[in-house]
Amino acid sequence: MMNAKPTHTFTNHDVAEHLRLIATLKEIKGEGRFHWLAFRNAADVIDNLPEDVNDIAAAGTLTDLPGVGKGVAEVIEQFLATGDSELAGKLRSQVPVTLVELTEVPGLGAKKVARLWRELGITTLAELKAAAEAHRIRELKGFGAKTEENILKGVALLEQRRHARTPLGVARPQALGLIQALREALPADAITAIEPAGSLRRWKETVGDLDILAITPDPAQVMAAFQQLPQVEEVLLGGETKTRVRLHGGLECD
DNA sequence: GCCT
DNA sequence: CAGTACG
DNA sequence: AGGCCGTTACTG
Repeated sequence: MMNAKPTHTFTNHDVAEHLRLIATLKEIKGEGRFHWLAFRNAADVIDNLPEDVNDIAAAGTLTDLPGVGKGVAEVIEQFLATGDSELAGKLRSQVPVTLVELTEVPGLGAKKVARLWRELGITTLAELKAAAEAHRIRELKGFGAKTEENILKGVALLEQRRHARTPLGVARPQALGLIQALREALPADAITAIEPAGSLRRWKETVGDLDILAITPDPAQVMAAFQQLPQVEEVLLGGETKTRVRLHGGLECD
């Protein structure tokens, strides 16, 4: 029996996030509501699904799900197989992905983000902040001093969320979970030793990020496995001997 | 886009 | 009042 | 083919 378990294992949440990415990109691009609404609806469905979407896909019964038709099903299948989709790729070539995080600023939706991009060339959080500070935002029709102020507040909020320290009580379990997940994802002899490091190891009351130290004969293998853990939201830096990622929830981990 |  | 964000 | 959440709240 061929028991090869897939090297990428994507969770329902991963799929949902990909669908949301597509929806947001489409929305920013300016496509009609229904075009992107469908993807956002499908994302919610997948996110709340009790069953594993991998199983459903394997059974070829994706389109039985409410809100999932031919188009969405195709995207899901591609994503589960490759971690990406043609549609998302095409969208990324037309709209800067960095615009998505601008959408997370309270008070900014796709419409406004699209205008900031097209009319002021703003694509990143840093550019947004700079433009607001320079009072360039209020020049746009429909934007005012108030909006500008709110944007500054919002950006500060996001930056703080990113730099916020995390209580040991939540950080440590996460780190232990990562370690266990890593062990389970690799053969027993792949990791000689692995343990929390940094402030985590020193039992500080709060930690700025997670540090995990591993001794291994094959660093590349461990780095690869680490990046593919379901807890990982985004790989910030993927080196041969060190990897930095951002976990779901914003916590970063080396 | 999905659904009726 | 119209447009936009949000629950 | 045709519809596709709807109210509340804020900004300009």
